[in-house]
Amino acid sequence: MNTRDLAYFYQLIRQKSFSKVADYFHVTQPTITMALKRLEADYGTKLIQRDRVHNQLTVTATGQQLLTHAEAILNELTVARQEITRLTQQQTVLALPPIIETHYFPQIAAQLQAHQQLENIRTIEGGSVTLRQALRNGEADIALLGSTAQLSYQQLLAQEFDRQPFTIFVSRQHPLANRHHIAFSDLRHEHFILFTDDFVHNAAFNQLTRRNHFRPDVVYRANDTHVIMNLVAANVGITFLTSIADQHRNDMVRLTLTDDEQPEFIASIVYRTTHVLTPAQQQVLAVLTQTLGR
Amino acid sequence: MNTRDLAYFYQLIRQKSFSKVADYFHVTQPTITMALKRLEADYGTKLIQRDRVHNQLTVTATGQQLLTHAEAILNELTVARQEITRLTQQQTVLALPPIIETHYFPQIAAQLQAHQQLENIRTIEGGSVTLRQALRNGEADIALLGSTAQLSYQQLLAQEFDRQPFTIFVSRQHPLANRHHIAFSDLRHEHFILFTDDFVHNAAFNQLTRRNHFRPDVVYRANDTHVIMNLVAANVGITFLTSIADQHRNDMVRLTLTDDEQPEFIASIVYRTTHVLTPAQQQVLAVLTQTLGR
DNA sequence: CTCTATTATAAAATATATTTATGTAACGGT
DNA sequence: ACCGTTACATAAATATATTTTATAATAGAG
Repeated sequence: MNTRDLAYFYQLIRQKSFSKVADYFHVTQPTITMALKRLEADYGTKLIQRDRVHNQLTVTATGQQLLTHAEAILNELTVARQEITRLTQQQTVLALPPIIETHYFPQIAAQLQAHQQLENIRTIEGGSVTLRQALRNGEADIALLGSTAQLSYQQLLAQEFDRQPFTIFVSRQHPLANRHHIAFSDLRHEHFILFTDDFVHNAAFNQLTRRNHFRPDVVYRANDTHVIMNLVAANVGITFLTSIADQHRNDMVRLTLTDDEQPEFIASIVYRTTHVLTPAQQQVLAVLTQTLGR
Repeated sequence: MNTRDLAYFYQLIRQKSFSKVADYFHVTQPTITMALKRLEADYGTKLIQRDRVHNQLTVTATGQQLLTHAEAILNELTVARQEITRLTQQQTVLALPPIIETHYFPQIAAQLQAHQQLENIRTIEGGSVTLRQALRNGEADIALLGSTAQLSYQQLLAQEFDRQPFTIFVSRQHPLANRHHIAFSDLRHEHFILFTDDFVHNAAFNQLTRRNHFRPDVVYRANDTHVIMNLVAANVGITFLTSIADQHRNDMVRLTLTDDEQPEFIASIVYRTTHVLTPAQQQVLAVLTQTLGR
């Protein structure tokens, strides 16, 4: 069976129009009709109900079933292609959230350079959710991800290398600036500057607000640590970050949380179970585990 | 891309011979050569190293990488075909280990009959490992599986419905027959009749022998509860089963284990996350959860 | 009732895969 | 060293599959 037919089928269900799918793939319309006919004949079942009365395409039960497998297959194909391209180009794509990049990457980079591996590394940045997706669909080979619970996903292998508490940063002008410790519940009436939704910080933060029964006043969300830090320094609000985000600035103060059961920032090395690591990638992984490892 | 090429490629790596693979698929040998050439051209890399000096085929790094995806894709295809066939035939294949079948199936069957669903059910039997595999490769739609830990597998959704302790069965003639309770360590010198390796009982049993530091004397292994029970009744040895295996025979006695941390037999309803359930299968699942559910 | 948008069908054209026939390389036996 | 055998590669011919072109069918909008 030709996987092109599955691609046509997948798009047909997404776009619900034979002619649009034909345009999408730069083929003529009967091609799509024929592809669907082939699939239907092959599986001996109607996959799509052509309802010309209401000008709508509905997916039958068997069509629905085939769709889930078509998606899986098409994903495998794109991942395979990307992996092989990178293998032949001797490239490793490392996915890092900005906080991890700022804190851990300098050490990693030094070690990688010592092993002549730095030139084969390309990094991509983003929140944990985006990066996990990038890892899964083959855009990245190895990821360093933050999480609040031990990572365990289908198809992904995670290896924890660090754990950090979350802390509060306030401006030196802030009333709390002379405290060293604080309970999260005492922050009930503060303004918060936080990361955008994609980051694990929010999972941890939401956990704490839920546990302390308050709705936080989030005044701004950014996806860059420096932006957040600058806003905090300007006393626009306070923020909630890991202690590794500490930039040792003298216009800011870090407060330790005194809460009993605190969420932790767990940093892990993650890669696909199906991914066959090249010697170079194995070396990168070894450098990562040695540099970061416990 | 044609998935046939992936099938050729997969078999080529398994059989390490172009001509054997050609025979296997009832095609001529150049077909396999060409298929591999297509894949290599498509991915722009050598996938298999033809070493005619040592008459061996070795898989390159990129070949290895493609292989993992080829396997996944071929599996998706067979699962899709089986699922769709069963969907069109309105059939549901239920996988059950014999212990679960004997104990729970009568109730389930009665309920299924009441919902006119029994005629659409086909059951397959086997040990938990075999059945989990059958579920994963699409031979079964829904499984009732025993396990010692909460089931959690890639692609499979498990829903626990019962927990039972493991117990010891001895013949009425056996010296221990008048006891009601016993510590596992006191069984150090007994002869055991057990299930074959495929069953969860062995995982639990091994856990207990390891914890009590002894190598059990296993005199016979069978994969049928009745065979085991008859051997126990004949005092050939004692056995280790769940209490639900109790056949209320008067030539046998059940002993409860007094150990502190005992493994438990956890019975779960399991199905593929990718599987789209038909109304009929949903009904079967509903009957199962209602009949068995907690 | 006609025009337009959308899908289906049939035949022709094109692309792709397989077979047949043959070549090449390496090995083992004599 | 020569010959037969095994195993894979190559090229041309053939078979099969897919796509296009041209056109029909169907239904909705105006």
